Amino acid sequence: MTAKMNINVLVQKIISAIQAGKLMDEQRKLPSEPVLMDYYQVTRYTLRSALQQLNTMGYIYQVHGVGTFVRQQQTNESMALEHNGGLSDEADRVGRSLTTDKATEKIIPASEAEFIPETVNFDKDEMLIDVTRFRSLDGDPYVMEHSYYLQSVIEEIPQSALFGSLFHYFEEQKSTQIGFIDQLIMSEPLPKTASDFMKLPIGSPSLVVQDETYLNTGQLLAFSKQYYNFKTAKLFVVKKVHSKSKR
Amino acid sequence: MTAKMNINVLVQKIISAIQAGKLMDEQRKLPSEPVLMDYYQVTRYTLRSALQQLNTMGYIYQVHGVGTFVRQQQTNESMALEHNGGLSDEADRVGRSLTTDKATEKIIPASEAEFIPETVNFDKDEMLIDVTRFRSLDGDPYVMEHSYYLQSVIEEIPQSALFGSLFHYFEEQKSTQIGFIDQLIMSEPLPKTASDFMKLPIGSPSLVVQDETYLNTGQLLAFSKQYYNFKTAKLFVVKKVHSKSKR
DNA sequence: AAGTGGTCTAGACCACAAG
DNA sequence: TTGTGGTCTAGACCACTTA
Repeated sequence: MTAKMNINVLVQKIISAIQAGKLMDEQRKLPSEPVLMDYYQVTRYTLRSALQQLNTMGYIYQVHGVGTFVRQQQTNESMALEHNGGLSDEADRVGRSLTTDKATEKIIPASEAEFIPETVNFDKDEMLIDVTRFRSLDGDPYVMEHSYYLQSVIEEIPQSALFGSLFHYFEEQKSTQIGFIDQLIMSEPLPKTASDFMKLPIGSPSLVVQDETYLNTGQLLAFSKQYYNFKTAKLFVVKKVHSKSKR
Repeated sequence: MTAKMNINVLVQKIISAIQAGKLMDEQRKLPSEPVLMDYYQVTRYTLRSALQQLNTMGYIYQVHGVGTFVRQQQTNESMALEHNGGLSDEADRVGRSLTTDKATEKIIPASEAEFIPETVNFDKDEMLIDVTRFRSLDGDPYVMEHSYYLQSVIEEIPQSALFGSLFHYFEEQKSTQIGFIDQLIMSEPLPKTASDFMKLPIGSPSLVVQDETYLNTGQLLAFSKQYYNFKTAKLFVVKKVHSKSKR
């Protein structure tokens, strides 16, 4: 039996092959597309879909008329913003460990939330699950995460999920598949609760990611604000530039 | 004569149609793919490539088995990190104006640079064009940008480009087509030169984007550090989640 | 001229949601 | 069952780089 081939599997295969050093030559160049198609027994569409994902992830880049190249691995000091999974998955990917030191959970009406999304209007009586988590990376205070989950969408959050990966908890349930997350990145002075946790002076800088998580149905699931330790937190993004054809 | 159709043109056509309100219904739903294929006279590949770009830009989302929907426009308080162009283009897109108030340019050896990329090694004698720009958004101090350009790649930078769009200056020259940009996002206390410009106390928080710009050949063109005004700067990213097929 | 990646066509089957 | 988007195949031609 041959394993079922699809894009996600192919992406993983190529990553493994690259990491094992089996695929690229001394100039970090991969075999040409026809060769890879033959090797993995897929069509060009499937291959290029996989390469596109690897491109987005910052693993490779392609040069028209020349070839496909493996990028130098970016530093593991930073966490990729566009990883595919939760923050703890991304920590794993770069060989680090994210743990939840403390978590609190309570239920409040939307009118009592400290912040709400600017773009989404919902009933002020909507009940929210108010979750705050204090999380460490390799044992060092890393981020305070303050989230509100719509109780109408996710009835309850078990304690076990609070201390593990909330992302996985949602993904495991068929009714709460995450589709996309809007992220607003800014800098603010660190609030007191977070500065206590991080043992930083009040008013220290803080990297803040405010996000809104939507299901694959477009339904808002949650919104949150994450305060990162400015001394250690770095987020990584690769931006691709598509040159215009109309010049 | 019919206009030549391609993905970039199609993307623009769809955006225009959406903004004119001609394409979506009351539920913000677009016509199905077969209908759009017929309407724009393209195949599914071309159509879906365009929809994929719109998805990445945060304009639309697709729901399996249901349809394609237009997203509520995100606030124009923020600048999209993954825009396609320079910062001034992105300002234009959200209806704001980015101007350069002051710019300095000098040539130094790499050994005298205040910072260099962690992942790239180059000769310490490499000559760099050291550019600092103070830029305002709608008249308010917005960002201090400190960049180093490799003189071996871009011989010189005209004063006119310094006060306009450096991005366009590079894109206009065939030998310096930008391919991708690595961006590291963090928070740091504002340095003095920037705090003077922004009229903020020294030590205020600051949103910092450290980036490395590469040509489409993979050659490093420049690296820079941008200090944003924490009171006004917000960066926007949409993260797509691809659910795994291996569950 | 040869080889590379970029775009595009035409068609098929699968997975999911809703009636 | 129908209609939607998601994946995949097979093949073609174009644009770019290098020799």
